[in-house]
Amino acid sequence: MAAKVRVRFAPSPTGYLHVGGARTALYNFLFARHHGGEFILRIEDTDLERSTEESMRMQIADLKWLGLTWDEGPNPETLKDMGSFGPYRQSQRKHIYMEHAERLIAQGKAYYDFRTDEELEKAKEKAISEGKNAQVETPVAIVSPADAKKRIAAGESAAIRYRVTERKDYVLNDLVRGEVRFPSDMIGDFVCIRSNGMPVYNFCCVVDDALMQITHVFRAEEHLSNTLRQMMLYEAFGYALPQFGHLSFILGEDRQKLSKRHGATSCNDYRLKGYLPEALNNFILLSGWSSPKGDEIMSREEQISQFTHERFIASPAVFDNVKLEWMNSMYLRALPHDELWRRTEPFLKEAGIELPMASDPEWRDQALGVFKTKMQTLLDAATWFLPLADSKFVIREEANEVYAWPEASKVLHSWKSQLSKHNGERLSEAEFDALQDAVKTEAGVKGKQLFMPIRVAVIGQPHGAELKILVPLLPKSSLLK
RNA sequence: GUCCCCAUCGUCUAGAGGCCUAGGACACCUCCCUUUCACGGAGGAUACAGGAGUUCGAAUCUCCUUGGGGACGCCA
Repeated sequence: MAAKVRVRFAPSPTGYLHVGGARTALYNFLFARHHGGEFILRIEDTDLERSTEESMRMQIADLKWLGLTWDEGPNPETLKDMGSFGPYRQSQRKHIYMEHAERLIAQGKAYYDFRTDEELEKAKEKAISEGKNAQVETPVAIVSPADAKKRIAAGESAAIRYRVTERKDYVLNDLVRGEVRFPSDMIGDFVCIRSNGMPVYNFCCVVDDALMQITHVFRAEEHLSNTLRQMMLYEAFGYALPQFGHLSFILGEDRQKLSKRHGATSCNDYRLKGYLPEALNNFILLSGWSSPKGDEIMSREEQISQFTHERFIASPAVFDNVKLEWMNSMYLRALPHDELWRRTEPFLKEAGIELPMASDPEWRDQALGVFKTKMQTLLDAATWFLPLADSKFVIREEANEVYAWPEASKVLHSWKSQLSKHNGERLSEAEFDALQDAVKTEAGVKGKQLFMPIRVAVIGQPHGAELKILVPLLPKSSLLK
């Protein structure tokens, strides 16, 4: 029987979760759930300069928002480790990496490197000028481990570098790309442990994946060439290689890697713009993977049951905000009204829109019934609910044209007088119909000339939902401005 | 520069040699519904990067070219 599937998502905490990272997390999560395996969250915070505790919290919050849950790693609430393969933060695993590095040194597979950046840079330039690859060569005389320790004790610092000696092709059977062949002379000696004692990505990634018994590694394509170094390390340690799958990139419209220049790129950006996590989830699922059944809108259950690595797409995907908007509107509409209201409310509040009548569930139900097909994002709710907020009423620019119609003043005059005859706080749909008929007769105006001025009087703009639906949603006092 | 990856409508994609006069989705256009805006319904336009091969037959296999991306960090 095959070993239980164990996959991980290993972000470096340097800001909000990027949509590309979110997709990697989603794929790993779905793969684990599909196979009844485990999904592990590991924090790759070995870059002391850029990693922050705050970023880690942000990333965890974003993963939670997306509804991705992990079985091992920092507890989403307490941040304390869950699972028995911890610690799950690389900054807390230094001793493990050091022990591994020393193992390599003892075997002569790695060495202490006292060379300075300047020296290495010089050597690199020389290599290039000689038409050779710009890679770090093994020094002519390697400092013996014993001497190195003395020098370090005396205050010098050294990196630990892996010594590439094998001259052969490494063959990777990538789950996304098929067979990929790396000639070992592609790379020079590479750093495992920095001179400050922190390990580098390629090193801790191997140690952790092996020790955490990771079976499958799905990660972005940028790591494809890194895999050669990692394969060398797996070999050196005698650890079994996991299965790798290198995912294509998500690009911006200009076909460049998605970055800040492209506007929204983090999950948090999309949350703030009023996108539902379900929609963002579903959308990123489909850029880089396709359903074997050709489905587009998929529930989490369907995603899990259909998710296999055969459906990964090797070519990069351009992020299409327009399609995301469509998907978001589909999810918006599918939400039960009380849930939709719960999610809409904060956005209305943020926009300063107060709706006294919203305390009435029936009112909310009616209003959402009208507006939900017009909203693309929760943020849009503000535009639609705005005319219903008494204090925010404004006559829009485009409405002036309607008011300038010769019939408009007749209609409005009649509307006002008919309205004053009506008793009660609100008009029902039937009452409005009757009232509109009366205006029609009194003013002698019909069609567009009739209802557009009324609409402007009611919501401040010539276009919008049907009046007979809109009017019952408003108190009589605000039907005429 | 060296090495690696990628290449089907504007975009996401289906397609694993004949089922392809290339299918779906978003967007776009037209019409229908509608006293506006939307929703909904019915249609439409639009793609195999180029060139050589292999084959009776190629979007699918091979090679080359071109284009895009990545790695070559004591970033991840």
